[in-house]
Amino acid sequence: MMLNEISGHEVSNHQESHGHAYNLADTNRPSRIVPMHAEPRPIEHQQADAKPADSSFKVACSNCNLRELCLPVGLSTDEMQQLDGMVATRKKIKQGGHLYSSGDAFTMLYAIRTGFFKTCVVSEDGREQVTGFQMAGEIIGLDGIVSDKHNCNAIALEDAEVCVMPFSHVEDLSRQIPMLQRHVHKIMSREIVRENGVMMLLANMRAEERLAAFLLNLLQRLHARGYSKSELILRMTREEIGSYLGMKLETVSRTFSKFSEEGIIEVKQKNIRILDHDKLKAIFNASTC
Amino acid sequence: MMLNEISGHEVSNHQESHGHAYNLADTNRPSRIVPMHAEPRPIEHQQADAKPADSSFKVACSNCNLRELCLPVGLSTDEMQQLDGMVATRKKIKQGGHLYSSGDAFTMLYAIRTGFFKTCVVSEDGREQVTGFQMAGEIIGLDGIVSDKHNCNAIALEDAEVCVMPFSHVEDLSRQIPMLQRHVHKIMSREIVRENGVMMLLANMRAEERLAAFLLNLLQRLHARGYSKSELILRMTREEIGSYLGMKLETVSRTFSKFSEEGIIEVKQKNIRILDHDKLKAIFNASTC
DNA sequence: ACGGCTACTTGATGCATATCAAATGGAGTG
DNA sequence: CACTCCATTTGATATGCATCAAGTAGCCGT
Repeated sequence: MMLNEISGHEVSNHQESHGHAYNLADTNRPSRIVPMHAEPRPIEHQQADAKPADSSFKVACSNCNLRELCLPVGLSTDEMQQLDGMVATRKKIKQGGHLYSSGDAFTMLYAIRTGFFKTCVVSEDGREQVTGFQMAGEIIGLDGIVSDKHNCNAIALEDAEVCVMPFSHVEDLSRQIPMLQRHVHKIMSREIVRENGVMMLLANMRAEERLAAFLLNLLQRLHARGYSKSELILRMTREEIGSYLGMKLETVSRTFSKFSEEGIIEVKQKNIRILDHDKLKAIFNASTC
Repeated sequence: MMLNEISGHEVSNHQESHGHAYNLADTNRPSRIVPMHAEPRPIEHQQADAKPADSSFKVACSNCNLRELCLPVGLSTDEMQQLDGMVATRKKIKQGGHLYSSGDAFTMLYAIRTGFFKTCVVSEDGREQVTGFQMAGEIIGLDGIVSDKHNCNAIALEDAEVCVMPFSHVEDLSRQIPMLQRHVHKIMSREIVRENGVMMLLANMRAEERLAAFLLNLLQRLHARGYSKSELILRMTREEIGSYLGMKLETVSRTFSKFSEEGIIEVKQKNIRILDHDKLKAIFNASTC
């Protein structure tokens, strides 16, 4: 079975997700892997250098090193030029800051340049349900389109920077550039499919399977961004993981400990090292065999 | 809190969903209630007469009595005319038949004219996760856009008829008619928001709350289509309900029995009569207070 | 370096729901 | 009409995770 390409495929070999079920893919998986970092880099630098290494800090998609993660490929230079009008500005968000909140008027989509976000819906009594974690190259804000108001909170889990894209620009350009139109549709469809996978996870899997699925998904997405397949830093708390996976923080902690005892992973606070990738996959696959 | 408009609002009074959390709304809630049946009709006729009562069986959106459920409002007659080109044909599906299956090439979206569908993802071993139930006026097939292959099965739970819309037509017309473009975006965003609500339900609610939420959601959607607020026919089995809600069929059955004993509903097989709508809401709201 | 805070870990216990099992009852069919 | 099949109901038992409760450890700012 599939956790997007997690089980057995390299994400870089596939244009789009395929197969069925359990698609926990990132909100906006790249159409093609970004080659910016050929070699996995030390985990400590996980989000260190998303700024263009070359020179210009111009707000322009055409020379953004994340463009292959968040934009359609195969545009003409002319179209690329047009696209630069899509991003109105950039915005920095401090750790813990809200990019937007539930109820806010919706006018913008955001492309994450650096940093890590969570999105969550909150009930009146303040309990929150984390609906996703988003990283560089992914687009957030889609929840607001339906009602012109945001339906959830988007909160930075570390200092972050986003490209601010007025949705009206996106729509205007989409009408002019069919490839962009298709891309926008795919991003939204991908999010629908991802949530289908989360539903499967929440409805059918046990705690160990959920956590394995979660780790494998993060690893895959980080790997697509040039990071190691064998280590990662969790940007979120145990409680946030638990919220996303439908379990209590104590259960998350216990499950980490269990994996650790079994020699599958090594847990040092938020630093996770994968010692036995195959075993992790096996636990995940257990849910379907 | 909100189950879309379920708790305290009439769907007909609101253009789009608002508030936050727990949005179990239908995939494509109408922008405006369809006035085709001013009075609630006997439950027995729930899907009897969706065909145009007047005369023409022409495949045309412009004279479809569901157009206010599935199309944007406020189009000029000229634009309406254009829209008629969106639907290539109609297709009848027998109960139990697949409209599409996981892995099928994606080329079409479908607007449900009559009947009732479920969508589900299936793992290799054949276990299925129901990801949604869809009724007249709702659009299905969006899952296929991201990968040009369908990611789930769409199965008719009763004899059904759909409008077949080549996605390329939809995209072409969207570029010409901004209001249609916006509508398509809203439909996809609505599905994202709905799934957020299901995630909340699966991760945080107990069995009674889930079933109450499910019933209230169905009632609301049926009411928006002219049916009674106090009775409904379940088109799906206990097992399918359980799959959607992340519980076993026995638990679904027991919970129905419990509601019945408490005088909240009356259960006669698949026929459900709501005796105490408020108490049902209270159970649902319990999850957030 | 200190105190205080939050995140995390670990243990003991309880409960909601799953699981296993059996019986009932419509619906459809020959 | 009898028979079969499948959906559903109901009961008894098992179990995975939540809950309650300490205790530990890293982190932050003074």
